[in-house]
Amino acid sequence: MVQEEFRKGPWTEEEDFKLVSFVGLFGDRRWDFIAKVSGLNRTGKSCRLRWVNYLHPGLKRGKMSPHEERLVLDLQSKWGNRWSRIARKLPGRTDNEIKNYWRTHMRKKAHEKKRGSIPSTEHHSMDSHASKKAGEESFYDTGGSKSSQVKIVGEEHEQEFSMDDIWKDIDISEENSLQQPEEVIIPPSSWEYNSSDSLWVMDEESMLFPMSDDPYFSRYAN
DNA sequence: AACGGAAGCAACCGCGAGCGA
DNA sequence: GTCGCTCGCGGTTGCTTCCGT
Repeated sequence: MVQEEFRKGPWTEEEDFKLVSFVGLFGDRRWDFIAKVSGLNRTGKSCRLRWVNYLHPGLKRGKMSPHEERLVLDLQSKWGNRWSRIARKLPGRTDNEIKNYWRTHMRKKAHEKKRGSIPSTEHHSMDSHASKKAGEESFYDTGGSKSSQVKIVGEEHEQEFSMDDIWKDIDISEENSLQQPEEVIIPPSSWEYNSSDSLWVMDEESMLFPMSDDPYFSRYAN
């Protein structure tokens, strides 16, 4: 079986354009099929990811509003790391984006905590330097843990803390400052979310011409 | 201006759920 | 009932950009 090599890494404009065209033709479901017929030398998985996280016309780009930030924190404390679920409450934001935001937020948090000097008594330090001392490697360093568990090496034994434990620890301080978050849902704009199907449902027109009103695609327009 | 570290972001990987044959 | 395939999700990685020194 001559397993063909799939392309990896950053997408080119040409690839984006192809993908958008074929999604316009066949819809955003059958990714393996789209990957094949489009001639993109990518996996269906890769195509889907690119579409969902970057090319989808309903995506908002740019910085999160304070309102969105609050919502993320609130929902994360309610649901944990159910990023796709959280993303559904933030139209135009992807799970990946939210996940990234959250990581960044936690990193900042850890930093502030460190500066605010919470000494050793508070469970285990989130401080990257401290955990570096302990485990050689900080799970905060560049994109997180190598595994989802953090080892804190004690004098005679190793203790393992799941990420959940750590998040919980942070959540407590988070919730204190958050007080009681009201149930806020941003109303969908020109497109609607349909929870039972794909992330977003576009009207037929934008399905056929996905790039028509998206600034990103305007450069393809001529 | 150069450098290093932190932050931001796009993309990949592995696993599990769902579904049809 | 099971097997294989596809898709979606969460975690992780690595590159780029930003910012302080």
